Amino acid sequence: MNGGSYIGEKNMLENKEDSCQEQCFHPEVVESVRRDMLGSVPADELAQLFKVLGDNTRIKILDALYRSELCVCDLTALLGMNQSAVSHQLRVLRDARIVKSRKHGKNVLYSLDDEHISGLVRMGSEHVRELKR
Amino acid sequence: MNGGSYIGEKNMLENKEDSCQEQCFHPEVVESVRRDMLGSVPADELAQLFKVLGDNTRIKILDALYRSELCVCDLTALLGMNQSAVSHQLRVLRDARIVKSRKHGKNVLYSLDDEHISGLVRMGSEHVRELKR
DNA sequence: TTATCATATGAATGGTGGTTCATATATAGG
DNA sequence: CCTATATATGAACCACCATTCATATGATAA
Repeated sequence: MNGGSYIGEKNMLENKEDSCQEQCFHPEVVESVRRDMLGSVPADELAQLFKVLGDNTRIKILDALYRSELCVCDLTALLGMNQSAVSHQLRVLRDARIVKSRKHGKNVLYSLDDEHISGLVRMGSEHVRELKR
Repeated sequence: MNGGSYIGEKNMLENKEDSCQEQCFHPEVVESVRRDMLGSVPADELAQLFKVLGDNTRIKILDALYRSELCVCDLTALLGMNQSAVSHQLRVLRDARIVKSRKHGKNVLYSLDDEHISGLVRMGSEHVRELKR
């Protein structure tokens, strides 16, 4: 019942020599925590989500799309950067299913795909704002 | 009233030739969005927060600390990785004021510093979980 | 079709960051 | 004091990634 934990593929027992496992401060808590962590979402995927949000350009794009649906051209002008760079980042956001797109003539209009994302951005903003006080 | 926007230091006007600003799909919306974005938190700091959360090891650490206060030794055993790596990541989390530490004999006990963070992790987990359905 | 505009994409590059190794600091016990 | 243990830190290495440049695809208009 201790196999298949999502917290790393390596066998924990290998580290008995290198770590301070024998004299560990409270190993019973470690076991308890280890059991609880099994029910959660795989850390890899969660980290991947935050990784996508952890970029200047992408945050600006999301901040803009939170206000309005916009085409690539608009975003390029808004961010004052290369059109190619914007397209590349939009691809990252689209692959992560954070934004969606639809064609409109020659343009492609982007918008937020999920309302969870704006919630995350809002909650993150609150955190940053409170840290500065 | 258009200077000092946090969305990039470069002057937007430089890109008039390279971008499609003249034939832009809806430039009036761009201006509107640009005004709204000024009131928000600087994108840099928000992206920085998500960047800190966007790492496998750090997410696992936060997932563990959400359950219990733990020393470095416990975390090292729990994650099955190098003690140095864990300490380095704890430093990143501490610098971002996401975790806090207190000494207890030879050990240093870590815990979550802010309840906002667990909210972010929980909301992110929900998002990931819903994407898989 | 041809020309032009909007967007996407592949390759190359420069910078950033996570891990490891070695070592330093700090604390408790003898 | 000295030893052992727990944690922190600096340097080096490697991998990943954001941007740029060049170019390709797609769509509209003449």
